[in-house]
Amino acid sequence: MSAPIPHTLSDGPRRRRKEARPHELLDAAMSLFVEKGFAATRSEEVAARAGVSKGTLYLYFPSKEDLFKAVIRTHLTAPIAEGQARADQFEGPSAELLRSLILMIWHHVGNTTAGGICKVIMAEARNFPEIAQFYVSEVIEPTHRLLAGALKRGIERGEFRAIPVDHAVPALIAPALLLTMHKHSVGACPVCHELPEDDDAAILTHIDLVLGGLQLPTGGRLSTDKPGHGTVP
Amino acid sequence: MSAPIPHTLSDGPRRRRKEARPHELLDAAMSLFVEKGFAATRSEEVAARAGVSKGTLYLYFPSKEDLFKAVIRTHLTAPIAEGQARADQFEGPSAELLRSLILMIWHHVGNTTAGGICKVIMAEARNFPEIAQFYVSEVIEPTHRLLAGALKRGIERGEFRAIPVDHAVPALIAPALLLTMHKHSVGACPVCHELPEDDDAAILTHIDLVLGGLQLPTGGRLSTDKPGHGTVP
Amino acid sequence: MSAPIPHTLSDGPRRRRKEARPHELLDAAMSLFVEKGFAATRSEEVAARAGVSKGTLYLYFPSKEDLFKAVIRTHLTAPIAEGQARADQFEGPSAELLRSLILMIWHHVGNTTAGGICKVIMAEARNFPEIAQFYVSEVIEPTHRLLAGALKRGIERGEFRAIPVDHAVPALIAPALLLTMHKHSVGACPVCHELPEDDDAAILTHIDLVLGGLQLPTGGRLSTDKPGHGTVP
Amino acid sequence: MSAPIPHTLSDGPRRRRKEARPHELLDAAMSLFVEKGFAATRSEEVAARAGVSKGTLYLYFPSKEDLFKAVIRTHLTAPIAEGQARADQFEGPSAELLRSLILMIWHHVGNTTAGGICKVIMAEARNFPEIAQFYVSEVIEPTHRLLAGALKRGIERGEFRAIPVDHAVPALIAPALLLTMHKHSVGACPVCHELPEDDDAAILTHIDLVLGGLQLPTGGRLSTDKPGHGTVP
DNA sequence: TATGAATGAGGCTTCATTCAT
DNA sequence: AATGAATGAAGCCTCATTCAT
Repeated sequence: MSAPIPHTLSDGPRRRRKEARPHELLDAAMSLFVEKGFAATRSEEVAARAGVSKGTLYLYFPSKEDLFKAVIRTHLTAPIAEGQARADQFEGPSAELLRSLILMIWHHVGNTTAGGICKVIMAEARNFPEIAQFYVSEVIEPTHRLLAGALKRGIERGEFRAIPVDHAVPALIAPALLLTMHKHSVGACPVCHELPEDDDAAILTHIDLVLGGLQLPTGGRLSTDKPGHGTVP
Repeated sequence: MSAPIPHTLSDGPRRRRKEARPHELLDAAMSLFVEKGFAATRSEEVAARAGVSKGTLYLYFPSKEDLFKAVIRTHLTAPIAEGQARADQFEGPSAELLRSLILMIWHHVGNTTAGGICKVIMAEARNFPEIAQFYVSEVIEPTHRLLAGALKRGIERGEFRAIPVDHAVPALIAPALLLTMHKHSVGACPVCHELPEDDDAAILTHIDLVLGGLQLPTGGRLSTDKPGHGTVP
Repeated sequence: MSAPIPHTLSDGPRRRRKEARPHELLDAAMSLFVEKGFAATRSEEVAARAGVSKGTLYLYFPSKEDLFKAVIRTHLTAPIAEGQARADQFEGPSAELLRSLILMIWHHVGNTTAGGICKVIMAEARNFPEIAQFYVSEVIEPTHRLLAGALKRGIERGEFRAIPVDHAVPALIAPALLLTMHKHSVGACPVCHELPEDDDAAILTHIDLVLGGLQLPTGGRLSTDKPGHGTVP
Repeated sequence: MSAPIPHTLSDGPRRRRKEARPHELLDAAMSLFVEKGFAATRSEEVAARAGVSKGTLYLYFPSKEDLFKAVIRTHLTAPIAEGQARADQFEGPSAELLRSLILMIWHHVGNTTAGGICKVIMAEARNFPEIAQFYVSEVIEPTHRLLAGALKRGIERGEFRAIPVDHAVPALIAPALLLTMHKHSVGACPVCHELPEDDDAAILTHIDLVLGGLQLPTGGRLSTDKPGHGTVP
């Protein structure tokens, strides 16, 4: 392993190290922000957890706020953009599209450390308007567009009832959001001994519920026949 | 009259002021904590909003943490205790009891500034273990006892299905909790232009939903006022 | 003595109370200053220990410094003045006079709570020049005059050797001073388990020592470098 | 050699500075504590006298109390330990050992700024129990062991009378202690114009006095027949 | 590029003193 | 004369950020 520094003038591992720096810092920052909140996380801690010194952190990010923005971009904006790309070229039924989008959000964000960022935003949005602004335009609005697009698609294609799209979108993600935040606050607090829940099952149930609610009223069904778990992919 | 009233009872405005102070401070503290979070609220701000000086705050509360605990006790513990009292002497059907309890919590806490305290706790529990501990024993546990009691009552009287009580309680308050927190974070953020929702309607819907889920499976109904969901298996 | 306050409009106990106030405050102040030092003693504590309110303290003493000065005057200046008076009309041998003066100082000051004031002065003289100034002129100088006078008397009457008076005086009180301060600092510290000493015996020993050193060199020697203190009486 | 010396050894002036800092701070702290007392010294003053900013102080010492402990360790514990080492390998007569120990304490502590620490401790022991505890175990007890050891040695070798060691030790240092404290309080107070004493001579006299008191009562006298010292309890 | 020593504004808390009652 | 609520200046300590090496 770790071949001795390659010859010529490539500095192999060192270079790999160098290129990995920002990522290591972003990971350290994210986990700390989620654990302790944005304001309560000391920048030195971030550096320490990334294995570098305080000064190095400022070599890559001009300020703590910028670091946070970078965390948001890396861990939230990217997955959403990918979801958008996938949606743009999706060809199956809209219900299938929506289900896969929500599941993707849940698995790539909600059920991840990155999901804790939502908690942080919720807690400190009012104290850091610039970050909030950034979050709204980088996360909330794209997500809204993504889901609203899928909804519209279904309505236009006659697959969904003609519900008011903007009202429906929040309902689509609310359950995952609540679950996510809960996992990173009271759920992570050692003194709170609450019963562990089966998060994935709960999410699937919710998905089936809302998807059912979107069905055309033909046949008088609203939800799935069994409640869900059964036929969930 | 004759005997000069000892300078104890009614010193005029001065005394009236003195008695009002703690309340004014608690109100100022609550609104600021909800707006900015606990750590981010400076004690001097609390004093200023209450119309007194920094030092006066410490005349009534020995520390910022104690101030927060007092806020919790005043605005959360009290309503819950009252709910418990009401529950203890309630005589009607358990579904009615549960509905009234949840509505009381919603109207006296969730839909109030006090509800924002939940957000604060969620955001900072991990940074202030003592407060978290206090919150758990003063708010979470009593609330759990209150709702679990109503559930058990229903089950023992044959009104509800024999569900696992401890698992069901969280589901009973989750919707109100989410809505509450949302109102005090992103929902209160000026830069976030989300569509306003009809909170009360949403809560009522949720209540009916969970109450329906508690019904005995006789007849296959799920007790919705409207019909509709009726045929959900 | 002290004819009972004339009748007529005297209101008995209440008046006695009023007149006792300053004394109660001075006692409370002295004990607290000795226990905790001047700067570290809160004026409210003094009032509380005297059984009155903070405001009342300022009715009698315009500031904490003035309170301290009053303590000094009451508990140190007075005994010294009385000693001076006694010295002025003393008629026996000077050694007897000196012994009685030192013993008086020891019993009325050194071995008393008031003795702790020396510790306080020593500790805080540099921080409160005005108090130090006051102490020097009210305590140190009168004491010096008192003892120097007795020394001079002995020398003039041919009872003592013609030693440099100003140098000898400090030696006369040093032992008592050290013992006094010790009792109120490390000796009063719960964590310091030193063996209890017999203070009075030590003082008597010291007195005899120095008095011996003052004797005329008839026969015996006088505390020269080498030999001895031999014939100290 | 080849490998570029890691930036650890000698970073030029910067590093030299870094290594000197703690010492500069300890010196500044000691002189200020002695001048004004522990509580009355502001940490910012210490930093300023050391030529650094407030924050820098806390880079080296976690709190003012810890700073004080470090001062004690540096300036008092060390000399005493050295004295102990010297005593352990001393081979001459015990009187000589004792004299040299006391002189060492006097010259390295008593007659030094460090001696003022005793005054500070005496003044504030009751307000800072943790520091007092530390001082007792780091200074008082080692000193006691040091001198008691020398005394025992003399007794066991038949050089000294069999006096109660633990009682005699305080007497050995008392004179130096008093002188030391005096120099740093009233003696340092500009308003107190007391005659300057020849401290060194006084100490030598005291040493001879107590050493004399320890001699076996054979033939010549050093101490008094009557009062005290002879039969020091 | 990387380091970590240095800074200084800022937040919590204390307490001597004032003053309306 | 007595009270005690109110004030605000200070002091300890933290931490984001800078910069010489």
